[in-house]
Amino acid sequence: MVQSTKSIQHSSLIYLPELRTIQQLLKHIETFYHVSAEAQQAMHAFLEQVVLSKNEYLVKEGKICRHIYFLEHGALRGFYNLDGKEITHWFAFEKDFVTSFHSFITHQPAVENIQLIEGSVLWAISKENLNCLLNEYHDIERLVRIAYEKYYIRLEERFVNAQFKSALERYQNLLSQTPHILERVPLGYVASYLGISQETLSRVRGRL
Amino acid sequence: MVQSTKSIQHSSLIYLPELRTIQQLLKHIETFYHVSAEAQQAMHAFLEQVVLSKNEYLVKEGKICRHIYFLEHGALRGFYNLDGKEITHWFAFEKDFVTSFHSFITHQPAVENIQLIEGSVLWAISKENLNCLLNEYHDIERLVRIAYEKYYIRLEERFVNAQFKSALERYQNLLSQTPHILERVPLGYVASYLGISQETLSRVRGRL
DNA sequence: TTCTGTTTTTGACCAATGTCAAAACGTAGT
DNA sequence: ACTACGTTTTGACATTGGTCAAAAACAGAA
Repeated sequence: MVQSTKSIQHSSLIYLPELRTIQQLLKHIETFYHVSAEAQQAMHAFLEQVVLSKNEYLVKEGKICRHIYFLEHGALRGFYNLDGKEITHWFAFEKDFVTSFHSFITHQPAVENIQLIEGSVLWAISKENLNCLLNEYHDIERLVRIAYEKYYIRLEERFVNAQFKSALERYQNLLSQTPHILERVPLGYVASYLGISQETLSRVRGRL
Repeated sequence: MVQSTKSIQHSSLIYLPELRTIQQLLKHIETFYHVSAEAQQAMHAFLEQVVLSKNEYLVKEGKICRHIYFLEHGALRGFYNLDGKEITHWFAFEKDFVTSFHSFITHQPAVENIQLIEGSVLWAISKENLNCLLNEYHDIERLVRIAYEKYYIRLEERFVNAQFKSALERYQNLLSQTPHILERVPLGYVASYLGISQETLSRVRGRL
């Protein structure tokens, strides 16, 4: 098994071999593409459980992100620093795949941080091991391709929202599309996520 | 090279078998992944040339977009209508892959239009035929997967720009990253693309 | 050239949102 | 219940960018 403590550089990673069960992950991917039992086995062999607690970091800016993660339960945020302010640009919850994408793909240092909003359980696979799977199993390559399609469409929607909608519209969108965010994330982070100031968010909420 | 007869109607696709040469496409994809000669042959067999002239539409909102296109030369824009205004949200130029992505993937009617900014030559492949290729050739599946990664990263950058940068910063970004847009696209479209009004764009340009 | 239609710029004004500072609120710990 | 801390709201003001209308610049056709 790979020693991922090195790449993540946190003393607080906890491995719980006795709890290893990737059923939720397998069940989730089954909802968008069926991979062979053999490929599932292979995935299983490469996945490592990662447990972190609130406020810890999964990825730190400046470091190369060498893993992709499946979030079994918990909540994360991705943020980067822009003239002294933290800009939160995404959240992740149960059943999301998570990584610092640009860094993971290009091997460049990450420009963003990924931090735990709640204590979380994740499954990690390294880039090298993922590449093994992609080489060996056409159906895993397809699974990834289809996953990318979903994530691309999600990002496209957020882009249009960001560029062309008012603060009020963005908030209403959030309310109707992803209300769970409001229940689990401090408003300061939500404001940043919506691309507005916390004060404006507060006022928008006030007049509904 | 290409005629522009009066017989071209706004929705007409013109096929010119005698001009079929997908060398540029093959050369382009070679820059990010090598596919076998056999797979190249298969792609070749499925591609159809499409020639359209300025202001014609490649995709119209409300219709399902069933093809993905490679733009050999020319320029396109994607736009949708929002309370009476046309919002241009992307441009495509030589060597870009183009489709109404959400529609193509989900088989829903397109919400956007794709219109020609210049007379263009494209290569089209239908969703069914692409699926044949994806089933038959693991290396084409990989090619697509890698292409998605590039496009995802590109969109991520645009998203961050859109959500968190000022009009001036966005324009300066455009100048340094994609100056060719300014040389080939009317400023009205560019303003929309940057998410600002044409007047603001004009003023921003004025004070540089 | 002149005419005509389109694109771009300019000006006056206004609405939306940001900034800074202070107050109010909530919650955990004692 | 009280304190201390972090989060959220409120108020006053500044700034950005949008809107509308008109003027100027530009391009193509006659």
